[in-house]
Amino acid sequence: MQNSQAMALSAALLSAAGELTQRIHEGVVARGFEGVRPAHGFAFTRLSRGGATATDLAAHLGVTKQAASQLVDELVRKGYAERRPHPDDARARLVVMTERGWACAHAAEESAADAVRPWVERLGERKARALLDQLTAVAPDGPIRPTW
Amino acid sequence: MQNSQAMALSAALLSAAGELTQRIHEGVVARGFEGVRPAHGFAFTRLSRGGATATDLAAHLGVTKQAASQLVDELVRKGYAERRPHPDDARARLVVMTERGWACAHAAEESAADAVRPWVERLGERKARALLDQLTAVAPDGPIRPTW
DNA sequence: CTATATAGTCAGGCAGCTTGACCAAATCGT
DNA sequence: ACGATTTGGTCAAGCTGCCTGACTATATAG
Repeated sequence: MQNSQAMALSAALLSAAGELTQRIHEGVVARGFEGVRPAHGFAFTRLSRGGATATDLAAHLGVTKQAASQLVDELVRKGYAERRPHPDDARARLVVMTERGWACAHAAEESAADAVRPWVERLGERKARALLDQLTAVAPDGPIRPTW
Repeated sequence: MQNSQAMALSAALLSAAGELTQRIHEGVVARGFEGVRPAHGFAFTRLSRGGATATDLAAHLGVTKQAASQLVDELVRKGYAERRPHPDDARARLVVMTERGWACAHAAEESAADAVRPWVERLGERKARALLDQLTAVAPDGPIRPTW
């Protein structure tokens, strides 16, 4: 693969990721969840598996723990999450999603399905799945970097 | 395709885009170009086709013209680009890349190739090309959104 | 030849992140 | 068992990159 193609791949990846994020976000807002940002959605994907600490979130989002803590503040203030004492560690606080948090995460999934649908229609089910498979093969579990 | 898979696709896309951007940037810095950010690289891809106005860049990057103008200031100050009077429009300024700008863009291409190489090795040449084709099919020419 | 649109700049503000310093609880080493 | 180090979290201050709003100068339309 030539240099220019590598560059094209990067650009396509970025453009696709940006557009998808944008559309998902719009869909979430349209479903009545105001005041949320994409970064909150990325936090939900981590919180939805039994909660997480602020430090966990920081690693998952690729930011400092202070930034993650601020983000949790915001989620709590807006009613999407709450802090509980951590069962095993008196220093830590376990952040868990509220009912409203789950509703928002669900809305995000619906919105994501809406955003991806035109892609599936254009590529066909088989190629769309291949795209997903190939992407998950190359980008398994690095931190989500909502900004650069 | 189910909702959760759409979400997985989005997450994989974001993670891949973030990692790739990060690696390309590191490669560019390693080649001796300090003080550049990924957004500058995205600007180069637009400037490299005969130059562009600040407003063109704004549209390409998905930011306001003021932000684009600031970015051009930075590129000029660091020696990567220069402003020239626009041949057809006395209001406008044509931003073109300097010699150093071209060198930096070239370094970015090399770096992109390095960053993509492990993916090609993991997927194989054929699937890697399929990935590129499918991505360019779904995300043709939307604005690059370096931040959200 | 006025009226509107467009390219660019100047000024001010702010959201989201960073670094640095600190406290309290957990873990390690001896 | 106990001091030393690590780890989870907070507070405070500051900065970067972007935004909105207001403005000038040139181009384009009616």
